Amino acid sequence: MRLNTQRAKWPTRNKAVVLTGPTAVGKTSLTESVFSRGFEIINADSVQIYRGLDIGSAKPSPSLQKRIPHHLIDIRDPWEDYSSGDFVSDAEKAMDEIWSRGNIPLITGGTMYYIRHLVYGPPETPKADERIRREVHEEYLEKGADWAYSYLDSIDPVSASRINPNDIYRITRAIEVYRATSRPLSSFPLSSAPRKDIDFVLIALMRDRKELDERIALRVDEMFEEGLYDEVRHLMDGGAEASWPAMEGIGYREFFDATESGETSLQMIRDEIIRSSRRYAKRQISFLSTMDGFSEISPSDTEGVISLLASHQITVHM
RNA sequence: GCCGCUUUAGCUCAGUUGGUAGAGCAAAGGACUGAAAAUCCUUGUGUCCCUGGUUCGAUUCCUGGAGGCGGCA
Repeated sequence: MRLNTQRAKWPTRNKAVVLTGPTAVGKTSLTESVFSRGFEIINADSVQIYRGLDIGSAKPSPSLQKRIPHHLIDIRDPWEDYSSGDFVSDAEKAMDEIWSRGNIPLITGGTMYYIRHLVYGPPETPKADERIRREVHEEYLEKGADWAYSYLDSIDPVSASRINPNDIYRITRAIEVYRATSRPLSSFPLSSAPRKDIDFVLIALMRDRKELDERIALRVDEMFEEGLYDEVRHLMDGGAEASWPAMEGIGYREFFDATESGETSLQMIRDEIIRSSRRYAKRQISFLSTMDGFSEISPSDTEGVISLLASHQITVHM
């Protein structure tokens, strides 16, 4: 609160760098080669949030974490919930702290939904209420998807027209918002441009798809070499279940799927992880393309990154 | 060597009582209002193994051949 007031009094807006891009594009190695003193990293990756998921989530190495302070890594246990709203408030808090030290926040990660809400400003919709969510879900199980969709259509026709009748995930969320607030989800305004209170440098790292696919396969193999199997074993021995939020992560859920279907060949699991990662990368690229204000840069173009930073009066000490 | 089954989309397979074909998975593209590494949408021309025959017309029936699987030797 106090920091926000102080910030508003300063003549220039606080700066923050956002570095994103699809999985395996090379965000971490660019970070390592360009950023050092004066920056603190805020993680924007929905799996690196979790303790105990290190190899499969491609968490930054201990040495990098030692060299540059990191925030929002290892802040939840794998069975705990986390959401884009949590991320935005946590990230805002971390940014205030970083600015108060005279440093610049470097927000980096591939969870586009988190990044969108941070950069565009979060919607005012309420956090999921566990009780209402379960209630709506049970009602859906009992009465079916057709009921859920026509019920949504009766309370919030605008959302119903935007949501596909098969997208039960969004249908139940829209119903849940109505139950919690007595307002249709579509009545909550949605920002369509980056917020103005922060001077963001928006960097989107991009590569040729073929090259990216190759890097993904290589990285998955590296994960196995680094002990992904043991990491998952350890989580499972510790009681991890497929239903835990963290176990949705690519590189983890494939092991649960395999045990469930009786297919236990590591080769098959590896191939599946590669496929999931490639599909994920595609969705990330697609999401990224809907966000304005990002400069697309090749990960090898460190000069380009540096001059983009310079155009915002940010200098890096290499 | 003989007998049976089989050969259709990148993969697994449906199907056409003869009028040139369709699902799942994969792939490609897209959406995204506090679960987002989630959830959802759109997109299917392929010598229907080859050859000859019957037929107005064959991927579908018949002859011969080739590959695969199984059984008997």
